[in-house]
Amino acid sequence: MQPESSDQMLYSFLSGNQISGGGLCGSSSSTSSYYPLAISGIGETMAQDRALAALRNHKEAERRRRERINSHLNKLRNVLSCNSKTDKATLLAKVVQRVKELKQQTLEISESDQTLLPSETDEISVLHYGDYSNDGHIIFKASLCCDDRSDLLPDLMEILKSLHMKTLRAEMVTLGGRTRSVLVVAADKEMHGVESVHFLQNALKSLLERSSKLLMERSSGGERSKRRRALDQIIMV
Amino acid sequence: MQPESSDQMLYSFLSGNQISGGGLCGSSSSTSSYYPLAISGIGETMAQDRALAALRNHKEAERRRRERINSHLNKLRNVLSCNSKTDKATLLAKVVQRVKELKQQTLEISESDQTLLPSETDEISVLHYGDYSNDGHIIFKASLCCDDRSDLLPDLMEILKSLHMKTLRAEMVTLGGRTRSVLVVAADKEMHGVESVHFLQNALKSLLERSSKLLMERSSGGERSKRRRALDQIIMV
DNA sequence: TCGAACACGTGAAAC
DNA sequence: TGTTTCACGTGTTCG
Repeated sequence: MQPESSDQMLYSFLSGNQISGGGLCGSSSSTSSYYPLAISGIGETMAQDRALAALRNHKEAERRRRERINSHLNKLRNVLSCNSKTDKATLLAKVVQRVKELKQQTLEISESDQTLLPSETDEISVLHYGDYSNDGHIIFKASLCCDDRSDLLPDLMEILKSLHMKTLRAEMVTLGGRTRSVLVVAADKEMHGVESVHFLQNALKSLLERSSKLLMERSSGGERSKRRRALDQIIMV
Repeated sequence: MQPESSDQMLYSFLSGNQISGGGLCGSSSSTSSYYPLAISGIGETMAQDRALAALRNHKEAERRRRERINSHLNKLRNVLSCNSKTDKATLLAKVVQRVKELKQQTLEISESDQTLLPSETDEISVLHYGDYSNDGHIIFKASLCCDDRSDLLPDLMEILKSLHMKTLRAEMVTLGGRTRSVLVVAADKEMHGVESVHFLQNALKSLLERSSKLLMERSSGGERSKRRRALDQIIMV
């Protein structure tokens, strides 16, 4: 039932007889723990019993510790959908990689969410995003943040058409009477170089100026359009 | 320089002398590996040397393995910004929890992204989202997916105004000539009950039908507006 | 036979 | 004090 008890008795005797250094199986390099060495006597059994019990407690505690660690390792194998026979080291390496990936991912997403929400100040940015050299296109990412108005998106489209740019992707978020649009546009290389970034920037600036003009007209006593009034309903959450 | 070599010689002798069971310090429960037991002779040193070399290789390999594992554990301590004295077990438990959290988080985000992207089929959904009982408002989340047209958002605002609903938050994504709008709107409780969900649904339906009508008019030879043509530039990435 | 990976029991140190 | 955690060297198994 307890195959290790006899071995431990045996080991205990060995340890008492000072065989194999400090009592450790192999290496040791220990200095202390020279046992009292009561070779035979009545007190010996008591001391041996105490030591034996301590040793067994220690052994079982260590076993429980190993079980705890391995249990968590198995959980990690599950969440990473790893084979149950993947190395501990390999598994941990994958875990490190996965955690880093997930952290980076959520960081990027939260950042992109932040940039997508409208801010309180007017903003224009046009970035050179990349080239599709094979089909002769330059990609820009344009971002525009300003007061909301109903004709903003159509005006934006007109601008892009006049510049012979194609809209690959468009997102618009409206919040609290403000709006932010992010557009990914492709410009024809035969028509534009990278410097056409400035064309787009100037066009967006004129768009902002037009918005300001409209707002001033409206605020100077002119009747506000139904659309504008509808947009006024947008309030902060 | 090699403090363990003497111990290993010692152990080797012990093992050769069959002390402590199968050669393991404690437990064993082994069956095989009863060594040839050439107590003394010329062949003994060769066998001992071989065994010694094997044992040393084994020991060093095991040390390298431990170093690999602990190295990865330390990396995990860094990415989790844990104290360097956190338990292996506790650390691994935290890692499991963190990975699960991050997976859930990215899942939720990607799901919300999915619902935000336009689909190929027209869709309307209005959900009762919650109540702000203290200020007498019911919150709805309305989602609309259809072909893109420039007057969609203003029309939407008109509908909400006619229903005396306030837009708390509006998002619109346009992609490939399709658009999806998600609106969070607040309805006055004194004016509407929860059943006003149907008002909103019907209004959105009429919006969709109006879009279809416009499209049919356009496709039946009528001149397409500049805006519509501008929107045609939106292509899939 | 050899190497890689694991569980085990131990000594030592921290608290 | 005893309890807990770690590193170590070992025996064992698998490819």
